Amino acid sequence: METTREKLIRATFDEVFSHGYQGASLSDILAKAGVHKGSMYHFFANKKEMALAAIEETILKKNLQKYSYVETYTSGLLEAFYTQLKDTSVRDFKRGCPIANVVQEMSNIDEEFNTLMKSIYGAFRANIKAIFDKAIEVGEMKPCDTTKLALFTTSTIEGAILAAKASGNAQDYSDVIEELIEHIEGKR
Amino acid sequence: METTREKLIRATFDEVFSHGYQGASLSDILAKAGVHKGSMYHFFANKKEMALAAIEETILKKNLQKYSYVETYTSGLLEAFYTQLKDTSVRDFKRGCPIANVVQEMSNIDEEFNTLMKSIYGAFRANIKAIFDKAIEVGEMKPCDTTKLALFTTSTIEGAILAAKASGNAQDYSDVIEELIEHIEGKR
DNA sequence: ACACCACTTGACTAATCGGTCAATTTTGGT
DNA sequence: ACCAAAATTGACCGATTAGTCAAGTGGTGT
Repeated sequence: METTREKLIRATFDEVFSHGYQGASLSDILAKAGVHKGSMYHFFANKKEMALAAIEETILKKNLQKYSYVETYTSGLLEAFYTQLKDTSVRDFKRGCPIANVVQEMSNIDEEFNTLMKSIYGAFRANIKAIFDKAIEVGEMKPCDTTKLALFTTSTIEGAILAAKASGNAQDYSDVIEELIEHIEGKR
Repeated sequence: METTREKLIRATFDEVFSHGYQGASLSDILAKAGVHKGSMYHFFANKKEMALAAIEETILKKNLQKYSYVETYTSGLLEAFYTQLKDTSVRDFKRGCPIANVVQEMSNIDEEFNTLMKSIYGAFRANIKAIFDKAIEVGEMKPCDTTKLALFTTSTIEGAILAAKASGNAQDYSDVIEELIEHIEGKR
């Protein structure tokens, strides 16, 4: 059974993902979670702390399962990565990328959000870098500046999601990813 | 002299760029513009219409001067484009990209914003495509799918700005742009 | 001089915002 | 069974939000 705190985390993440942090209404979150206001303030100091917790915990949990395959794979690592990239079923092009959304909304507004998003986005880059490092290690790729390549890759992915959100056309995402993969393939 | 309407447009764009549309306070905008509330409602039906006007007019004006060089250039077009891309002095990495910010905040929330941003982002892509088309025309580049290349380029640029905003490090932008230019150079 | 109209002023409203808190119920340990 | 702590309830608060409007100002054309 889902605890009250879990209900709040889930509802908060969803509302923030949909309407942004500033646009997320506390009463809407509470209604969605089916939790009363006073009860919420028992678990969290305020709206901001609840949102920070929701973002951190949700994304942390998601990333844990998302990049776990890197450890076990010994061959075909890049192909597995490409397959993952091309999989549009995990994407929500209407709402975009939860990380990018919060970065753009809050990084320049609030120091705590800035710190959190810096850490999350940094972890994203580190995860991608780990894939390239491993690919080089197992001989799937020529040695190169994987930090830079990971930065380029994450940037292009985020840009691709944004493009699809702007146009309302998921194909735009796929087109960018296709070209990105070509670029990475050039490093083999 | 700046008209009242111009003052409002300028203040609104700046506030929306800084705090997002939802986070932009009408009273703050009015204070910054030095205009009274009733006066504002003489020119605009409501906050939303003012914001839409501010975004459209400001970005339209900016883009007009930004890509005017494409018409006149006959050689070294790609180099000129690269120089423009590398120029970080026109960027505001704290606040990010005004287009991307609004797309991410509003595209999935409001239909009018969605329509406007679709048009603005589309124009951005068209501008970049025009550069590649011209480059091919004057023989600086091999023929290729310029629609796709423009989509890739704009996506990567937006992603690069986001990366720099997330990390607080302008160098991240430059690194991505460097790799992007390498990629385009591969098409020569 | 008068009238007209664009524009400005600033007080006002209703609704919503995030947040507080005392009273109450539920739960777990002994 | 009893107690204390944890959790829940819901009314209430001040501040802020976007938006309204009647009254007034100032310039322009006749």
